[in-house]
Amino acid sequence: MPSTSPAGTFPAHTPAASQIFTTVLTHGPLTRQEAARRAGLSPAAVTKAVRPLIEAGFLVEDAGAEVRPAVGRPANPVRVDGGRALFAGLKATGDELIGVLTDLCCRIRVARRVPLPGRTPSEVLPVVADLVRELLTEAEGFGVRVLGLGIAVAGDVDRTAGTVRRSPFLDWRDVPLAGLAAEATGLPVTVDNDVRALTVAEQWFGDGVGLADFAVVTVGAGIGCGLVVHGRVVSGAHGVAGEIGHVPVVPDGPPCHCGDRGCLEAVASDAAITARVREVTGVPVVDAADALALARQGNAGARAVYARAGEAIGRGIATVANLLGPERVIISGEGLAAYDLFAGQIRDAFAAAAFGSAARCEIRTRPLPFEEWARGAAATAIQSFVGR
Amino acid sequence: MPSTSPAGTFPAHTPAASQIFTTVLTHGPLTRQEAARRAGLSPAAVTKAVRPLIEAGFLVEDAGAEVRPAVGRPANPVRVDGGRALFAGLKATGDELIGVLTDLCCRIRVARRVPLPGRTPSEVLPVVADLVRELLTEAEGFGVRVLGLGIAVAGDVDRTAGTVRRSPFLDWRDVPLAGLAAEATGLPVTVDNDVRALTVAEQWFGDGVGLADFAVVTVGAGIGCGLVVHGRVVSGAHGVAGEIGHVPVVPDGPPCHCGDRGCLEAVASDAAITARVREVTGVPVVDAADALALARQGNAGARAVYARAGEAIGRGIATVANLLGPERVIISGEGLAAYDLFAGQIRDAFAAAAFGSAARCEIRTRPLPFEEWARGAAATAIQSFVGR
DNA sequence: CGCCTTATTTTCCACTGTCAATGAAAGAGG
DNA sequence: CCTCTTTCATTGACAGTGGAAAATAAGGCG
Repeated sequence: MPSTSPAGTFPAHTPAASQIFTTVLTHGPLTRQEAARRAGLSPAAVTKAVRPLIEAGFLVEDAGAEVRPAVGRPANPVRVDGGRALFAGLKATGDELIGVLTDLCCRIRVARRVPLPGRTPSEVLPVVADLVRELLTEAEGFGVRVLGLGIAVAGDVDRTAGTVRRSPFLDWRDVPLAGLAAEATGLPVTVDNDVRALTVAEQWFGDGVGLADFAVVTVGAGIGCGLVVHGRVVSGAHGVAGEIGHVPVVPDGPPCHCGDRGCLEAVASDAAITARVREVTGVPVVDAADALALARQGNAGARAVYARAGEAIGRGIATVANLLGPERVIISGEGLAAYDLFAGQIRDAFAAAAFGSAARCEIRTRPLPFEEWARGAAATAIQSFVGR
Repeated sequence: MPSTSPAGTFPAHTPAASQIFTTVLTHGPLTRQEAARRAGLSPAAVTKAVRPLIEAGFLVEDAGAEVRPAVGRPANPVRVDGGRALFAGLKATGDELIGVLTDLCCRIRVARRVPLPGRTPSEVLPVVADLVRELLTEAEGFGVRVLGLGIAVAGDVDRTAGTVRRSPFLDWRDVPLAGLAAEATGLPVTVDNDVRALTVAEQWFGDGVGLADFAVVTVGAGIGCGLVVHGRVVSGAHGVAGEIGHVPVVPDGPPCHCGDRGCLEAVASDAAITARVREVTGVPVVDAADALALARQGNAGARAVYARAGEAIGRGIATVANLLGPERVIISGEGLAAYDLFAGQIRDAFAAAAFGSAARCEIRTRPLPFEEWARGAAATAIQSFVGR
C-alpha cells in the first residue's frame, strides 16, 4: 500500500538472492567466493545476484576490507551499505514508548522515549504516529528513506497476522496493530513479541550470527527466553514459546503468581529480588536499583539474595540447554546490571545442572542499553524488508 | 511387476519428488490435487513426480479409496505400496537386540529378540549380522528386497556420521557403527539415538503426522524426550537434545544420580518408582512389574508413589510445553503400563504448570509394544531411503 | 446426447542456478 | 619489462524444474 517507488524496491526477487544478501548482511564484508561458499551456491550465482543489489545501492564494493595471502587476483569484497536505508523500531511497554531509527545494518542512529498517556489502542496509536513522524523527520537529515517499521510488544503476538493477541502490560486483546500502525504511518509494519524481536537482532546482528541453535535469556522485570532452533526463531504451534519464567528451580521456593512455588521468575525477577532483599535485610528498598545499591555496598543479606537468583538463572538455563542443546546462551536484560553479583552462581549452577554434552553450551552475556528492545523491533522490520 | 529400474533405486531425484512421495507416504491415499495442495506445488508437478514412482512400483493408484461429492471427474487417489520394499530395524539395549522387519509404510511384518552375549562392539556385531541375516531370510518369503537397515542406540549418536559417540548401556565410545554394520550386512545403514528414532516414527507414521511442533516423552527405565520443531527432529548443536530426565520437578525430592535432587528421573523412572515403593510399603518388590502389581492390588502406599510420579511427569511435560509450545505431546514408553495409575496426575499437574497458550497443547498417550523401538529404527532407515 | 463439473495430463515456457571457459589483477621470476 | 602462476570474478550456454494454461478425461445430469 505504501508507495513502492524505485527507492523502496528491493531487487532480490529470488530466494537465492535474498539468501546471499542476508549472508553478506550478517557476515560483514565478504568476497563473492566466500559468500557463495557460505550460502551453498556457486560463485556465478553470487555475481548475478549481487549486481542489481549494487546498482540499487544496497551493496557496495569494499576495497578497504581485509587483505589475505597476497597471491593471485586480489579479492573484491562486498558489504551492505548500511546508510542506504533506515528502519524504525518501537518497543511499547505499559507506560512508555521507546523508538529508534537504525540503518540497514541495524546500527542505532537516533533513539527517543516518550511516555504513554494511557494504554488503550486509541490512546497508544496517536503516540506511535507522533513518534514515528518525529523519527521520519530525523531521517530526512540523513537523506535516506525509512523503509519499514517494527513494533515489539510483550505478550502473545502473531507476527504473520500482525496482531497482538494478548498483552498483559497493555491489557490488549486481539488488536490488529500492524494494520493500524501502517495506516497511521504509511510504512510497512512488522509486529512481534519483544523477546523474539531481541532474538532476531541477536541472530542477524549480534552474538547469534552464524548459529543454528541458540537461546537468548532476558533478566529483568520478568525472565524471558527466545529460542532459535534449526536456524529459525521458535514461535510454537500457538504462537507462544520460551516461557522460561515458570520453570521450577528452587525446591520449596517462594510462591509465584502462577500458583506454583519456586519458579525462576519468583526468585530472579526484579520484583522478586527486591521483595526478598527487603524481607531478608529489613531495609525498605523499593526497586531493583535500591536493592542493587544495597548489595553493592556489601550488605551480606542482599548479596545472598542475588546469589540465590543467580543460581536459579543458572538452573533455568541448564534446563533449556538440556532440552535443546543450543550452541550458546546469551544472557541479557536490565537485570544484567547486577551481573557481577550473580555471574559466578549462574555459571556454577549451570555447570552442575547441565547434563552431558549440554554443558558444552557457551554462556555469554550482553549488556542491554535501554534502546535495545526497540532495536530488536527494527531488526524484525529489516528482516521483513529483506524477505526472510 | 514392471521392474524397469534396479530394484533398489528410488526414482525421486528432485527435492519436489521426494517431498511429494513423503506427503503421500505420511498422509495415506491422496488425490494428485490434494497432494499438490499439501506439498505446496502445482498438480502438474505431482503428475510428473508420481509417474516414475508408479512405474517403479512404489506408488499405486488406489481406486478403492474415499469417494467424495460425486460431481465432475472422479478423483484417482494414489498411495504408497507398502509391500514394495522392506526395511530392517534394530534396537540395541545393554543385554538384548530387538529386530523387526517392516514394510515401506513401517508396518511390522516380523519381530525378533535375541540376547547379547556381551557389550563390546566385537561381541555385538556378529549378533547384529546374524539377526539381520535371519530377517533377510524372512524377507525372502515376501519376495521383496530389504532396502535399508536402521539401528537405534541409547546415548549420544551422530546420525550423519553414523557413529555412536557415547552409549552408557553398551559402554561404547566413538564406534563407527553404521560403517561396521554396513560391512557386516551389505545394507545401507542408518544409526540414530533411540528416542529420536521413535520420534521419527511418530512424525511419519504415528501421532505426529502433519505436525510441525510436537514432543515425544518416553517413560520407563529412564525418561526421554524427542522434539520436533519447525517440522524437523531436534538434535542440538552437539548432537544431544531432549534431556528431560533432569528437569527439577519435585521440591527437595530424592537425590538423583546426576547429583541434583528432585529430578524427573529420580521420581518417575522405573528404578525410582520401585525403590520408593519398597521404601514406603516395606514390601520387597524388585522390579517395576512387582511395584505395579502391588499398586494394582490397591496398596495405598504404592498408589501414592505412582501418583507422585504422575505429577512429576506432568510438570516435566509442562516445562517442555512452556519452552517450545508444541501442538501435542505424545507419552509412550514401557512405564505406560501403569498409565491408569498416574494419568489423572499427569493431566492435573500439566494443567497447573502450563502457562497461557502452552496449556492448549494436547497430551496423548500411545502404547509401546516391545518392538516399537526397533520400528523407530526402521523408520529412520525409511527416511534415509526416501532421501529426507 | 450434449452440457457441466472437476481431475489429470500435456504442452509449452520462464527462470534459476550450474558448468566450464574466459577475463582480470595482482605478485614472482627471469 | 615480460611472462607465468595464482586466484577471483564474469560470461554465456545450458539443463532441469516447476508453473500456467489449454487440452483431455470421466463421470453425473437434464
